[in-house]
Amino acid sequence: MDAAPDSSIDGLAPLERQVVDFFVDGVRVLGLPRSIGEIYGLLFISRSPLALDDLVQRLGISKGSASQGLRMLKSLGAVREASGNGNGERRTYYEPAVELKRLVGGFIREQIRPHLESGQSKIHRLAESARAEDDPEQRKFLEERMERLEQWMRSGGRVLPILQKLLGQ
Amino acid sequence: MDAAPDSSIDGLAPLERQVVDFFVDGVRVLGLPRSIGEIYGLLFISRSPLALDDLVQRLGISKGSASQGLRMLKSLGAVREASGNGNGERRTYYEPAVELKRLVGGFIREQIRPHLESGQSKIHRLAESARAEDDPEQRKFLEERMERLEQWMRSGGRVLPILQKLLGQ
DNA sequence: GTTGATGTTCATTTTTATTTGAACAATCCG
DNA sequence: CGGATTGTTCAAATAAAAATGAACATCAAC
Repeated sequence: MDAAPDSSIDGLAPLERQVVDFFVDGVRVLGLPRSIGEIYGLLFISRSPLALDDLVQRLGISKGSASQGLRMLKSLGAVREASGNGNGERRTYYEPAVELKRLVGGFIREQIRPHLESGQSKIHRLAESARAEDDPEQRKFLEERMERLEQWMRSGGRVLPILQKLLGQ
Repeated sequence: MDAAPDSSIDGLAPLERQVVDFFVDGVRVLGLPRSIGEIYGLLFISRSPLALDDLVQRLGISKGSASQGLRMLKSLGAVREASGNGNGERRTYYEPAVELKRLVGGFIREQIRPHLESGQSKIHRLAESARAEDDPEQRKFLEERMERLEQWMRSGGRVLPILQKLLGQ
Protein backbone atom coordinates (compact mmCIF):
# COMPACT_ATOMS: atom_id res chain seq x y z
CA MET A 1 0.00 0.00 0.00
CA ASP A 2 2.73 2.43 0.89
CA ALA A 3 6.50 2.70 0.77
CA ALA A 4 8.06 1.58 4.02
CA PRO A 5 11.10 3.48 5.22
CA ASP A 6 13.77 1.10 3.97
CA SER A 7 12.08 -1.97 2.62
CA SER A 8 8.81 -3.28 1.37
CA ILE A 9 8.72 -6.39 -0.77
CA ASP A 10 9.80 -8.88 1.85
CA GLY A 11 10.40 -6.70 4.84
CA LEU A 12 14.18 -6.78 4.49
CA ALA A 13 16.52 -4.04 3.37
CA PRO A 14 19.00 -5.08 0.67
CA LEU A 15 21.91 -5.41 3.06
CA GLU A 16 19.78 -7.40 5.47
CA ARG A 17 18.71 -9.67 2.65
CA GLN A 18 22.32 -10.31 1.71
CA VAL A 19 23.36 -11.09 5.24
CA VAL A 20 20.43 -13.44 5.71
CA ASP A 21 21.33 -15.23 2.47
CA PHE A 22 24.90 -15.46 3.62
CA PHE A 23 23.82 -17.31 6.74
CA VAL A 24 21.37 -19.47 4.82
CA ASP A 25 24.29 -20.71 2.74
CA GLY A 26 26.40 -21.06 5.84
CA VAL A 27 24.03 -23.28 7.74
CA ARG A 28 23.40 -25.46 4.72
CA VAL A 29 27.06 -26.38 4.77
CA LEU A 30 26.56 -27.46 8.37
CA GLY A 31 23.52 -29.51 7.42
CA LEU A 32 21.03 -27.31 9.23
CA PRO A 33 17.72 -26.15 7.76
CA ARG A 34 17.35 -22.92 5.89
CA SER A 35 15.11 -21.31 8.47
CA ILE A 36 17.88 -21.58 11.06
CA GLY A 37 20.10 -19.48 8.83
CA GLU A 38 17.37 -16.95 8.14
CA ILE A 39 16.58 -16.47 11.79
CA TYR A 40 20.14 -16.28 12.99
CA GLY A 41 21.07 -14.01 10.09
CA LEU A 42 18.33 -11.52 10.82
CA LEU A 43 19.19 -11.45 14.50
CA PHE A 44 22.84 -10.99 13.62
CA ILE A 45 22.18 -7.92 11.53
CA SER A 46 19.58 -6.38 13.85
CA ARG A 47 20.60 -3.75 16.33
CA SER A 48 17.95 -4.67 18.84
CA PRO A 49 16.64 -8.03 19.96
CA LEU A 50 13.68 -9.46 18.07
CA ALA A 51 10.67 -11.44 19.17
CA LEU A 52 9.19 -14.47 17.46
CA ASP A 53 6.56 -12.35 15.80
CA ASP A 54 9.16 -10.00 14.34
CA LEU A 55 10.87 -12.96 12.71
CA VAL A 56 7.59 -14.23 11.29
CA GLN A 57 6.71 -10.88 9.80
CA ARG A 58 10.06 -9.74 8.50
CA LEU A 59 11.22 -13.08 7.13
CA GLY A 60 7.79 -14.15 5.95
CA ILE A 61 8.07 -17.56 7.60
CA SER A 62 5.45 -19.41 9.60
CA LYS A 63 5.12 -19.26 13.34
CA GLY A 64 5.91 -22.96 13.44
CA SER A 65 9.22 -22.50 11.66
CA ALA A 66 10.16 -19.57 13.82
CA SER A 67 9.34 -21.43 17.01
CA GLN A 68 11.24 -24.57 16.04
CA GLY A 69 14.13 -22.60 14.64
CA LEU A 70 14.50 -20.60 17.82
CA ARG A 71 14.36 -23.76 19.87
CA MET A 72 17.23 -25.28 17.91
CA LEU A 73 19.26 -22.08 18.00
CA LYS A 74 18.78 -21.93 21.75
CA SER A 75 19.92 -25.53 22.15
CA LEU A 76 23.00 -24.70 20.08
CA GLY A 77 23.68 -21.73 22.29
CA ALA A 78 23.51 -19.50 19.21
CA VAL A 79 20.82 -17.17 20.52
CA ARG A 80 19.92 -16.00 23.99
CA GLU A 81 16.92 -14.32 25.48
CA ALA A 82 17.54 -10.64 25.79
CA SER A 83 17.51 -9.42 29.35
CA GLY A 84 15.44 -6.51 30.48
CA ASN A 85 11.87 -7.30 29.64
CA GLY A 86 10.93 -7.63 33.28
CA ASN A 87 8.04 -5.22 33.59
CA GLY A 88 5.08 -4.98 31.22
CA GLU A 89 6.39 -7.37 28.54
CA ARG A 90 5.57 -11.03 28.51
CA ARG A 91 6.99 -11.51 25.05
CA THR A 92 10.58 -12.74 24.92
CA TYR A 93 13.18 -11.13 22.70
CA TYR A 94 16.21 -12.85 21.27
CA GLU A 95 19.70 -11.73 20.42
CA PRO A 96 22.49 -13.67 18.71
CA ALA A 97 25.56 -15.06 20.35
CA VAL A 98 28.39 -13.77 18.21
CA GLU A 99 31.43 -15.39 19.82
CA LEU A 100 32.77 -18.04 17.50
CA LYS A 101 33.92 -20.11 20.44
CA ARG A 102 30.40 -20.34 21.73
CA LEU A 103 28.91 -21.19 18.35
CA VAL A 104 31.44 -23.87 17.59
CA GLY A 105 31.15 -25.25 21.09
CA GLY A 106 27.41 -25.58 20.79
CA PHE A 107 27.62 -27.21 17.40
CA ILE A 108 30.16 -29.73 18.60
CA ARG A 109 28.19 -30.51 21.72
CA GLU A 110 24.83 -30.89 20.00
CA GLN A 111 25.67 -32.18 16.55
CA ILE A 112 29.05 -33.84 16.60
CA ARG A 113 29.63 -35.42 19.98
CA PRO A 114 26.43 -37.48 19.97
CA HIS A 115 27.31 -38.98 16.60
CA LEU A 116 30.88 -39.59 17.65
CA GLU A 117 29.74 -41.39 20.76
CA SER A 118 27.10 -43.54 19.11
CA GLY A 119 29.68 -44.30 16.44
CA GLN A 120 32.14 -45.46 19.02
CA SER A 121 29.73 -47.90 20.58
CA LYS A 122 28.68 -49.24 17.19
CA ILE A 123 32.29 -49.87 16.29
CA HIS A 124 32.85 -51.61 19.57
CA ARG A 125 30.08 -54.04 18.68
CA LEU A 126 31.44 -54.51 15.17
CA ALA A 127 34.88 -55.28 16.52
CA GLU A 128 33.36 -58.05 18.60
CA SER A 129 31.67 -59.58 15.58
CA ALA A 130 34.98 -59.42 13.76
CA ARG A 131 36.74 -61.39 16.48
CA ALA A 132 34.13 -64.14 16.04
CA GLU A 133 35.03 -64.70 12.40
CA ASP A 134 36.13 -68.27 11.59
CA ASP A 135 38.55 -67.94 8.70
CA PRO A 136 41.81 -66.67 10.20
CA GLU A 137 42.83 -64.62 7.18
CA GLN A 138 39.45 -62.95 6.99
CA ARG A 139 39.48 -62.39 10.74
CA LYS A 140 42.86 -60.72 10.55
CA PHE A 141 41.60 -58.42 7.81
CA LEU A 142 38.45 -57.49 9.69
CA GLU A 143 40.28 -56.84 12.93
CA GLU A 144 42.68 -54.57 11.11
CA ARG A 145 39.85 -52.57 9.58
CA MET A 146 38.02 -52.29 12.89
CA GLU A 147 41.21 -51.12 14.52
CA ARG A 148 41.40 -48.48 11.81
CA LEU A 149 37.88 -47.28 12.63
CA GLU A 150 38.70 -47.11 16.32
CA GLN A 151 41.77 -45.08 15.42
CA TRP A 152 39.60 -42.61 13.51
CA MET A 153 37.27 -42.18 16.43
CA ARG A 154 40.12 -41.63 18.84
CA SER A 155 41.55 -38.98 16.54
CA GLY A 156 38.19 -37.29 16.39
CA GLY A 157 37.85 -37.32 20.13
CA ARG A 158 41.31 -35.87 20.56
CA VAL A 159 40.84 -33.13 17.99
CA LEU A 160 37.53 -31.67 19.09
CA PRO A 161 38.74 -29.99 22.27
CA ILE A 162 41.77 -28.61 20.47
CA LEU A 163 39.52 -27.25 17.79
CA GLN A 164 37.39 -25.48 20.37
CA LYS A 165 40.42 -24.03 22.00
CA LEU A 166 41.87 -22.78 18.72
CA LEU A 167 38.64 -21.09 17.75
CA GLY A 168 38.25 -19.36 21.05
CA GLN A 169 40.30 -16.30 20.26
CA MET B 1 17.81 -70.09 -6.91
CA ASP B 2 20.45 -71.38 -4.55
CA ALA B 3 22.02 -70.44 -1.25
CA ALA B 4 25.02 -68.20 -1.71
CA PRO B 5 28.01 -68.86 0.55
CA ASP B 6 27.43 -66.14 3.10
CA SER B 7 24.56 -63.98 2.01
CA SER B 8 21.55 -63.91 -0.19
CA ILE B 9 18.76 -61.46 0.49
CA ASP B 10 20.59 -58.29 -0.40
CA GLY B 11 23.99 -59.62 -1.28
CA LEU B 12 25.55 -58.50 1.99
CA ALA B 13 26.62 -60.58 4.95
CA PRO B 14 25.39 -59.30 8.34
CA LEU B 15 28.71 -57.76 9.29
CA GLU B 16 29.00 -56.11 5.90
CA ARG B 17 25.48 -54.74 6.27
CA GLN B 18 26.38 -53.24 9.64
CA VAL B 19 29.53 -51.64 8.35
CA VAL B 20 27.72 -50.20 5.36
CA ASP B 21 25.04 -48.78 7.65
CA PHE B 22 27.72 -47.31 9.85
CA PHE B 23 29.14 -45.39 6.92
CA VAL B 24 25.71 -44.39 5.69
CA ASP B 25 25.15 -42.70 9.05
CA GLY B 26 28.63 -41.26 8.94
CA VAL B 27 28.31 -39.54 5.61
CA ARG B 28 24.90 -38.15 6.46
CA VAL B 29 26.55 -36.20 9.25
CA LEU B 30 28.86 -34.76 6.62
CA GLY B 31 25.92 -33.86 4.40
CA LEU B 32 26.75 -36.39 1.71
CA PRO B 33 24.21 -38.69 0.06
CA ARG B 34 23.49 -42.14 1.33
CA SER B 35 24.90 -43.90 -1.73
CA ILE B 36 28.33 -42.45 -1.00
CA GLY B 37 28.28 -44.11 2.38
CA GLU B 38 27.08 -47.41 0.97
CA ILE B 39 29.78 -47.51 -1.67
CA TYR B 40 32.61 -46.46 0.57
CA GLY B 41 31.41 -48.79 3.31
CA LEU B 42 31.35 -51.82 1.06
CA LEU B 43 34.78 -51.04 -0.32
CA PHE B 44 36.06 -50.54 3.21
CA ILE B 45 34.96 -53.98 4.34
CA SER B 46 35.96 -55.82 1.16
CA ARG B 47 39.26 -57.60 0.98
CA SER B 48 39.67 -57.14 -2.73
CA PRO B 49 38.91 -54.16 -4.96
CA LEU B 50 35.45 -53.97 -6.49
CA ALA B 51 34.22 -52.81 -9.87
CA LEU B 52 31.19 -50.66 -10.57
CA ASP B 53 29.12 -53.69 -11.41
CA ASP B 54 29.97 -55.37 -8.12
CA LEU B 55 28.65 -52.34 -6.28
CA VAL B 56 25.46 -52.33 -8.32
CA GLN B 57 24.79 -55.97 -7.67
CA ARG B 58 25.79 -56.28 -4.04
CA LEU B 59 24.28 -53.00 -2.84
CA GLY B 60 21.27 -53.17 -5.14
CA ILE B 61 21.74 -49.63 -6.36
CA SER B 62 21.47 -48.33 -9.91
CA LYS B 63 24.38 -47.98 -12.28
CA GLY B 64 23.79 -44.24 -12.25
CA SER B 65 24.17 -43.98 -8.49
CA ALA B 66 27.26 -46.15 -8.50
CA SER B 67 28.86 -44.12 -11.26
CA GLN B 68 28.12 -40.75 -9.67
CA GLY B 69 29.03 -42.00 -6.24
CA LEU B 70 32.39 -43.27 -7.42
CA ARG B 71 33.04 -39.99 -9.17
CA MET B 72 32.48 -38.05 -5.99
CA LEU B 73 34.51 -40.44 -3.90
CA LYS B 74 37.35 -40.14 -6.39
CA SER B 75 37.20 -36.35 -6.26
CA LEU B 76 37.34 -36.55 -2.47
CA GLY B 77 40.35 -38.80 -2.70
CA ALA B 78 38.43 -41.44 -0.75
CA VAL B 79 38.79 -44.21 -3.31
CA ARG B 80 41.47 -45.02 -5.82
CA GLU B 81 41.66 -47.27 -8.83
CA ALA B 82 43.32 -50.50 -7.94
CA SER B 83 46.53 -51.10 -9.80
CA GLY B 84 47.23 -54.30 -11.64
CA ASN B 85 44.49 -54.71 -14.18
CA GLY B 86 46.84 -54.10 -17.05
CA ASN B 87 46.35 -57.20 -19.14
CA GLY B 88 42.99 -58.73 -20.09
CA GLU B 89 40.76 -56.47 -17.94
CA ARG B 90 39.23 -53.30 -19.23
CA ARG B 91 37.04 -52.90 -16.18
CA THR B 92 38.44 -50.72 -13.40
CA TYR B 93 38.43 -51.81 -9.79
CA TYR B 94 38.32 -49.52 -6.79
CA GLU B 95 39.73 -49.70 -3.31
CA PRO B 96 39.20 -47.32 -0.39
CA ALA B 97 41.69 -44.84 0.96
CA VAL B 98 41.78 -45.57 4.66
CA GLU B 99 44.18 -42.92 5.94
CA LEU B 100 42.19 -40.39 7.94
CA LYS B 101 44.55 -37.63 6.86
CA ARG B 102 43.72 -38.24 3.25
CA LEU B 103 39.97 -38.42 3.83
CA VAL B 104 39.87 -35.26 5.89
CA GLY B 105 42.14 -33.49 3.45
CA GLY B 106 39.88 -34.32 0.53
CA PHE B 107 36.78 -33.26 2.40
CA ILE B 108 38.31 -29.96 3.37
CA ARG B 109 39.59 -29.31 -0.13
CA GLU B 110 36.36 -30.20 -1.92
CA GLN B 111 33.62 -29.27 0.52
CA ILE B 112 34.93 -26.71 2.97
CA ARG B 113 37.49 -24.53 1.25
CA PRO B 114 35.24 -23.55 -1.65
CA HIS B 115 32.54 -22.39 0.75
CA LEU B 116 35.03 -20.61 2.94
CA GLU B 117 36.44 -18.76 -0.04
CA SER B 118 33.13 -17.77 -1.57
CA GLY B 119 32.07 -16.70 1.91
CA GLN B 120 35.08 -14.48 2.25
CA SER B 121 34.38 -12.65 -0.97
CA LYS B 122 30.72 -12.21 -0.09
CA ILE B 123 31.68 -10.71 3.23
CA HIS B 124 34.09 -8.40 1.53
CA ARG B 125 31.24 -7.04 -0.57
CA LEU B 126 28.98 -6.77 2.45
CA ALA B 127 31.59 -4.81 4.33
CA GLU B 128 31.69 -2.32 1.47
CA SER B 129 27.94 -1.84 1.61
CA ALA B 130 28.20 -1.30 5.32
CA ARG B 131 30.72 1.50 4.88
CA ALA B 132 28.22 3.24 2.59
CA GLU B 133 25.57 3.48 5.31
CA ASP B 134 24.45 7.05 6.08
CA ASP B 135 23.44 7.00 9.72
CA PRO B 136 26.70 6.99 11.72
CA GLU B 137 25.36 4.90 14.59
CA GLN B 138 23.99 2.29 12.21
CA ARG B 139 27.21 2.35 10.22
CA LYS B 140 29.26 1.74 13.30
CA PHE B 141 27.09 -1.22 14.22
CA LEU B 142 27.26 -2.74 10.75
CA GLU B 143 31.01 -2.31 10.50
CA GLU B 144 31.44 -4.02 13.82
CA ARG B 145 29.33 -6.97 12.72
CA MET B 146 31.15 -7.27 9.42
CA GLU B 147 34.46 -7.19 11.24
CA ARG B 148 33.12 -10.04 13.35
CA LEU B 149 32.35 -12.08 10.25
CA GLU B 150 35.79 -11.44 8.84
CA GLN B 151 37.23 -12.58 12.12
CA TRP B 152 35.30 -15.85 11.88
CA MET B 153 36.58 -16.48 8.41
CA ARG B 154 40.16 -15.78 9.41
CA SER B 155 39.82 -18.22 12.30
CA GLY B 156 38.46 -20.83 9.93
CA GLY B 157 41.30 -20.34 7.51
CA ARG B 158 43.85 -20.61 10.29
CA VAL B 159 42.33 -23.72 11.82
CA LEU B 160 41.93 -25.91 8.74
CA PRO B 161 45.61 -26.64 8.17
CA ILE B 162 46.12 -27.33 11.85
CA LEU B 163 43.20 -29.71 11.78
CA GLN B 164 44.71 -31.60 8.87
CA LYS B 165 48.02 -31.83 10.63
CA LEU B 166 46.46 -33.09 13.85
CA LEU B 167 44.52 -35.80 12.05
CA GLY B 168 47.52 -37.02 10.12
CA GLN B 169 48.81 -39.41 12.74
C1' DG C 1 -13.38 -17.45 34.59
C1' DT C 2 -12.94 -14.79 30.29
C1' DT C 3 -10.31 -12.47 27.02
C1' DG C 4 -6.34 -11.55 24.39
C1' DA C 5 -1.59 -12.15 23.46
C1' DT C 6 2.23 -15.33 23.03
C1' DG C 7 4.15 -19.53 22.01
C1' DT C 8 4.20 -24.84 20.88
C1' DT C 9 2.99 -29.09 18.55
C1' DC C 10 2.36 -32.05 14.91
C1' DA C 11 -0.29 -33.98 10.75
C1' DT C 12 -0.28 -32.38 6.18
C1' DT C 13 1.76 -29.98 2.27
C1' DT C 14 5.54 -28.27 -0.14
C1' DT C 15 10.18 -28.12 -1.41
C1' DT C 16 14.57 -30.05 -2.08
C1' DA C 17 17.79 -33.75 -2.74
C1' DT C 18 18.69 -38.27 -4.35
C1' DT C 19 18.01 -42.19 -7.12
C1' DT C 20 16.61 -44.41 -11.12
C1' DG C 21 16.84 -46.09 -15.75
C1' DA C 22 17.05 -45.67 -20.50
C1' DA C 23 19.61 -43.43 -24.05
C1' DC C 24 24.02 -42.44 -25.20
C1' DA C 25 29.34 -42.59 -25.49
C1' DA C 26 33.71 -45.08 -25.50
C1' DT C 27 36.60 -48.89 -25.99
C1' DC C 28 37.99 -53.42 -27.11
C1' DC C 29 38.25 -57.37 -30.17
C1' DG C 30 37.19 -60.57 -33.78
C1' DC D 1 32.80 -52.58 -39.56
C1' DG D 2 29.57 -54.92 -35.77
C1' DG D 3 28.64 -56.50 -31.47
C1' DA D 4 29.76 -57.04 -26.63
C1' DT D 5 31.25 -54.82 -22.42
C1' DT D 6 31.92 -50.93 -19.48
C1' DG D 7 30.83 -46.65 -18.04
C1' DT D 8 28.38 -41.75 -18.21
C1' DT D 9 24.62 -38.48 -18.51
C1' DC D 10 20.48 -36.40 -17.43
C1' DA D 11 15.27 -35.98 -17.44
C1' DA D 12 11.84 -38.02 -14.67
C1' DA D 13 10.39 -40.49 -10.54
C1' DT D 14 10.99 -41.18 -5.76
C1' DA D 15 12.29 -40.40 -1.20
C1' DA D 16 13.66 -37.37 2.49
C1' DA D 17 13.62 -32.99 4.78
C1' DA D 18 11.57 -28.78 5.94
C1' DA D 19 7.77 -25.48 6.23
C1' DT D 20 3.09 -24.59 6.99
C1' DG D 21 -0.97 -23.62 9.62
C1' DA D 22 -4.61 -24.74 12.54
C1' DA D 23 -5.52 -26.73 16.93
C1' DC D 24 -3.85 -26.66 21.28
C1' DA D 25 -1.41 -24.85 25.60
C1' DT D 26 0.10 -21.08 28.80
C1' DC D 27 -0.18 -17.12 31.16
C1' DA D 28 -1.28 -12.35 32.54
C1' DA D 29 -4.61 -8.87 33.32
C1' DC D 30 -9.00 -7.78 34.17
